[in-house]
Amino acid sequence: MDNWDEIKTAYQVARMGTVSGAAEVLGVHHATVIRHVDALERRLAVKLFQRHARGYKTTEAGEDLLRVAAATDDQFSQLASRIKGRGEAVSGELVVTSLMELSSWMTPLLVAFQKKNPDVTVRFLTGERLFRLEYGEAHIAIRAGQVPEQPDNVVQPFHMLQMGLFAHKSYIAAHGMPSATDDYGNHRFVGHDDAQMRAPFFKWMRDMVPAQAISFRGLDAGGLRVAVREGAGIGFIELTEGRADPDLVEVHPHLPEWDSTLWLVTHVDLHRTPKVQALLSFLKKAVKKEM
Amino acid sequence: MDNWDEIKTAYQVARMGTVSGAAEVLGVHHATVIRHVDALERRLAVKLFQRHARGYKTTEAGEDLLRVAAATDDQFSQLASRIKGRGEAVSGELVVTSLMELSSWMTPLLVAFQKKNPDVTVRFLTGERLFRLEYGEAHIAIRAGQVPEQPDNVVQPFHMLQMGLFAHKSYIAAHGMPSATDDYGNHRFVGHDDAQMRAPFFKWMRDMVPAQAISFRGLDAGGLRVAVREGAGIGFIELTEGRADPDLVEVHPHLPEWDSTLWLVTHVDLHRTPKVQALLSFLKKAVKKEM
DNA sequence: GGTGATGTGTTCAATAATGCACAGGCGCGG
DNA sequence: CCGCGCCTGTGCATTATTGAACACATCACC
Repeated sequence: MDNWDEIKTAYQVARMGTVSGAAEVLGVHHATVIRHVDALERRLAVKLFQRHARGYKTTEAGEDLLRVAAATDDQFSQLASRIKGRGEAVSGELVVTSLMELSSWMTPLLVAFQKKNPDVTVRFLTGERLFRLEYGEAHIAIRAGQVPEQPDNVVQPFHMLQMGLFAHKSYIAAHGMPSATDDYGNHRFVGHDDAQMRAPFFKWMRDMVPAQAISFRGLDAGGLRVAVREGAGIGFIELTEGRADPDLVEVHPHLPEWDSTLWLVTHVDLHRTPKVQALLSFLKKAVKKEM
Repeated sequence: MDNWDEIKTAYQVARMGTVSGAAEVLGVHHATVIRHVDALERRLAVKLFQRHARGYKTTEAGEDLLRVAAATDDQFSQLASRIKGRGEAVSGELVVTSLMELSSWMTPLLVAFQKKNPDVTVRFLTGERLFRLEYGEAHIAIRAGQVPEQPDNVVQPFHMLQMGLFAHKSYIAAHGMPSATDDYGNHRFVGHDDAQMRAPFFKWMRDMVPAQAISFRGLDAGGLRVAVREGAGIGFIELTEGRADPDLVEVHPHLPEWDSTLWLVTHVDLHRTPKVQALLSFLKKAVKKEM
């Protein structure tokens, strides 16, 4: 039973009772309708209609087809309205991925979005491997660093993530402020365990601080931040966050080279959907307000 | 949601996961598949798939379409096998129509056919008006007299309905045998009340028998036969039936002009269906055996 | 890192589907 | 009884759909 369009045509003939009426409903020439019905009957080897000059009348087989096709027509129009409806509504799953390091920073934003759009289920995927947009693993990815230039991806600048070098005042009370960069060897630092980390501020730290001075290391950005707050040593914390916290002391003036740009990346196919657009605009607005 | 074929195409893409796979299943070129999907997505204004060099992956809308279309595919293939199956099976309704006058003669045949094919429901329509084949009111019509020459109708000779002029022996005992045709005025006849009746033997009776001699008249052929049997008068009864009955006396030698031919008439569109063919061959065989 | 297999996507020629015009049948109303 | 409207049905020109060929991307495997 290939050629569903012929079934659709035959359905309208059965419904209307005339070829001309069906042709008008379908928006085609009545000759086309006749040919469709003829072809369908020839393939099924069964007469669906009894022809006479005043119209077509269904046989039993035609009645059967009428019932099935009517149900199908209904199903399809429901499907169409569901799909189009979904196009406009912000609901269903919304999958966001980012490097694990950004997790603590992204999560509050996503929670706020979810609260504002209760119909969406936000899935925030972070992990060792990069979740890839081109496989449909996520709707939106937050990437850091250089402009990702994959084809099929829509990239927008999201936020300038500015970091500052902070220490808890309890640490300063115990070890004092580093006098200068070359004094760093005498201090304790909180840093990332993975030397491959390409984040510019970690790179800076690896360059400026002797390895043995980085006495607390971890793989989770959130964990490192907590470590700094607990007085484990000097480490990077987001600039605005650190300056807002009276218990944190800015150890070194902010350097532009610490900054890394965050990019919002979406797949072309999903970029225009309202759901994705909703999150994108929400995130951009939230970030603008924050600054 | 017009263009059901595009849905069918998209369904196969969703099922297979690749355009090429879907194209192979559908037996078309993969370019066609791409065009169908593109057209469908453009009309729905929704991406059904995420494109990738290694294949297509369904979005949520695509998943929805997959579910609905899978159900449809199932429905359609069931419909096809039902229709094809019905084409071969002798079942369902079988509508036969004839003049009311033939009712008593046809009924035993139809009952026998129904017993032989328990799956069919025989509807035997007789009435004042002619039930017409071209409107699908009946599958088979039994017509008497001259060859019906309507277009779109398949006509086959069915049976030579031979009538004889009989009287019950109780009538003969009371009134004696008519000596000759001109003695008919002194006898009592059983005839049809409707002077328009075109059956040749009724015509002959109207010509040969004075009107006042036809003292028992009715509209129902079966009733008239019973009247003859009850000794109401001389009347026409089917030749073989009358001769087989020892209580009936043949009053006049059989005349060929009394005979009327019965025709089996079917509509072209239904003539080749096994169900119709089954009844046709059954009727013809039954009539041949009877003679 | 290179190579073959697999799959997407686009162009242009071939083909099949469509629309148009016209013929013919049927029924209705004057 | 005849004309008129509505419907089916068919040959022909046109249009749109399809298929073949090619370019390119990706992945698995060596």
